[in-house]
Amino acid sequence: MKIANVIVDIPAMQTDKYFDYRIPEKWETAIQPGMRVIVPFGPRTIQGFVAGIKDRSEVKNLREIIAPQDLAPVLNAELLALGDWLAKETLCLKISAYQAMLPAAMKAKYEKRIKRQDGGANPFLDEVFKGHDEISWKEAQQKGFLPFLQKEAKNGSVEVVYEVKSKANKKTVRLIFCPLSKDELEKRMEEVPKNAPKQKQVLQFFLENPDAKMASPELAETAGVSRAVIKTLLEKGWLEEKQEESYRDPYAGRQFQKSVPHALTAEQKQAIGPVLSAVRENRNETFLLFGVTGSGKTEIYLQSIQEVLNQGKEAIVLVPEISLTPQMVNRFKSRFGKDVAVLHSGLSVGEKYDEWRKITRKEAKVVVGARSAIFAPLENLGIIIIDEEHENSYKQEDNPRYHARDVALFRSKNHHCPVILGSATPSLESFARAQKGVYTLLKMGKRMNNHPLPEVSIVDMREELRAGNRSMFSRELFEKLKDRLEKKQQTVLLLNKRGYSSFVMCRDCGYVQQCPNCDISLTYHRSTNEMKCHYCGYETFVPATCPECGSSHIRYFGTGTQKVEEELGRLLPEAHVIRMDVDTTGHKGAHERMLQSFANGEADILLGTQMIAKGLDFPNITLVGVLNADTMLHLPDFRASEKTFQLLTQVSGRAGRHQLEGEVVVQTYTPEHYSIQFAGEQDYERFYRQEMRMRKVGAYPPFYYLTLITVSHENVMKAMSAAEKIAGFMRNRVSGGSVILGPSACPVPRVKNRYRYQCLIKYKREPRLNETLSVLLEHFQHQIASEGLSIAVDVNPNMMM
DNA sequence: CTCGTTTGGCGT
DNA sequence: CGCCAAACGAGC
Repeated sequence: MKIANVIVDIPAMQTDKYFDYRIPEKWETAIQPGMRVIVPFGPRTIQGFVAGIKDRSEVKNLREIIAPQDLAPVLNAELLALGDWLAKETLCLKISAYQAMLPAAMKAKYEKRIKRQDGGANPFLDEVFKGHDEISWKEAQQKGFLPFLQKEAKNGSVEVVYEVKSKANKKTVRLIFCPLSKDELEKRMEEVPKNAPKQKQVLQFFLENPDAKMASPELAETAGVSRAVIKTLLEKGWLEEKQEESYRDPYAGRQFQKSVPHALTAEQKQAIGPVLSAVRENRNETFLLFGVTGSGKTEIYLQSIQEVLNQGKEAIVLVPEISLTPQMVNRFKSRFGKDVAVLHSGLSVGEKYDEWRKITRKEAKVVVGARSAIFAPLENLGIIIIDEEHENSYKQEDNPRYHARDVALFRSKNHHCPVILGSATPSLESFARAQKGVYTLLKMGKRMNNHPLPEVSIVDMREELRAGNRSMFSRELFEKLKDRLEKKQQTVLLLNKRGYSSFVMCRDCGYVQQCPNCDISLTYHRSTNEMKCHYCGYETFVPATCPECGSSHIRYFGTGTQKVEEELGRLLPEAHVIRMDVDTTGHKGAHERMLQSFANGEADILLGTQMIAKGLDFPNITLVGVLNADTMLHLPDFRASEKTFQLLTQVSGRAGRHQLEGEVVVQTYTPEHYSIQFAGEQDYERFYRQEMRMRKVGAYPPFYYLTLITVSHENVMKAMSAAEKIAGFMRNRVSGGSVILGPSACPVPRVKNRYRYQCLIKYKREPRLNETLSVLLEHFQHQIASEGLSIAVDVNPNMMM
């Protein structure tokens, strides 16, 4: 008898363990580890993952697996092990880890229905069921039948049935084909009535193309007949149709011009050499490709992948979500064509599922995608590439709180393959590792066009104010803007919105509208004319008068892109401006269309937030303006300087990438800050040394590791006392070299009406930390379950909010 | 004593 | 997570 170890689809600590189920004999060969199965669980029927199969079990009275949900495992052995590792490393539940590795379409949907079992004997049930023999639980509840039906369930005249559905639905198409042989077809040609020449036309088509198989509208068009003709032939049985699975191809109907490998510059050749040899020798080596903006990192990626494909292996390329632009995708699609699968958040659930299936069927060899693409089920990985390695978005901010870079390193060990981490502004952690020789540093300091990096001018906005310029454009930036307009060259304007947003303030009493559930100001949204909370989604109208003092001098403050656009319209009415932010890129494809029209030269100025800082590569951009460089410097985050430096360097890199040289103007209120100074000089290594000194003094990464524990509860006192107990618990269990800060209130002390306290652990070496944290969670399990306490553990947090 | 509502422990 | 049964308290 075979027994399956099953991880059930219930995200709770108590159920985060293997449950044993008997495998029915008929499924004995069919059910394999990594498959989803449907199992009975208490009174319910739920989904589970088979994690392993064994011959005996300690548990008596085992129940049986109801049915497998897959024909083949959806998680292979490597991914199952990866899931277990993830659960251990990030302290998440196994079920959450497994689900994170699969497309959302595979998550189960549950339905509960009530089934009539009395055979029509009970007249009272007629009213409920109205001729059907089942109704949904929801309907019964809405109509108030539940109390009555629950009574009936006791005597067995009705039964509750649970159903597990897979969200995934494969899209199918009906294809028409001709089942007849050539001879038969010719015979039928004679039988066609004289007044039906169109039918003859179709048969003629199949005579010429006996193996043709196509959708009916398509066939109608090629044969030059109407759909009705085909229908008649189907009825006669001369043609048949069959269902065939099809993929939703998000890039269908688009032409990708075939690109060929470019000749590499001397610098590129030097950088790619070690990568190619690691690929050929199946060496698990991590490269940090440190190349200035415009130095041609992408071509290195493409040619490394080509080598991997030549070896008969596969590749994963991770790209930050916001730079997963059509431009980027095009470069891969045009080099590798149909071998590329693309995974990003713009795809529908079904589209993602289809791309995933393409990978499992080995129809795609190169996977390009955002963070979660690191879980692509490739079985013969030859390289993993992480572009813009320093990007925040590689860390998932909710469970499982994994970093794609860590997953990449883990998988590369399984596959004995190299990893390339590419960036013009590497994270301090990675650069430090390269310095220590853990990673191999590959440096490209020159741009491909041999131009110097653009000249950066830093403008002190306090000076501007003193000189009487109260506009948001400094005199220098304004002059340059006018100059580019005359020369018909393009400008990118960045409005740094991080840590800064539009809010409503009363000019008489200073009242700022706050969210009633969270300790945070509401943000003004012009498009809907509403005030919105970014933490809980609370929405309200903009007050006409101040709720505090009744004054009508209440208006919104803060610089939004809309406001910049208005001012541009006033100062430079002849300029065509494209504005890109969350408000204007709402619908699918809007982002793409806007970039395309900018590329076509339909606008002079591209104005936007962070989303325009990366990946843009247009020849005609010769000016980049940063309107407010320092807003994020004041965020309560030890990485604030690093983030500022990275943003400024990245956006500067948008200028002068091709023939024309570029210029950058950075406006700031703190021009003396080192991250702005070094960004101005485009000197990463000096910034690195300075920032490393700061981190050392502050005992922050990469000198120390961090783990953040966040405690929340509806009640302030409960939250605080639990946080104190947790801090005490941890203090008793960490080694002498480690530091525990807090507990202290979180930077946003209340979210969704829950009070939040945090506790930060800093450590150099704490090999048993994860175990201790598991014990902690277990210890507080009771309070978590019954008192509504919540404890979130974030190992290597990115943000401290 | 009988309702309806809350709570705690369980699931192979 | 969602279930069931036990515990509880209000109303008669």
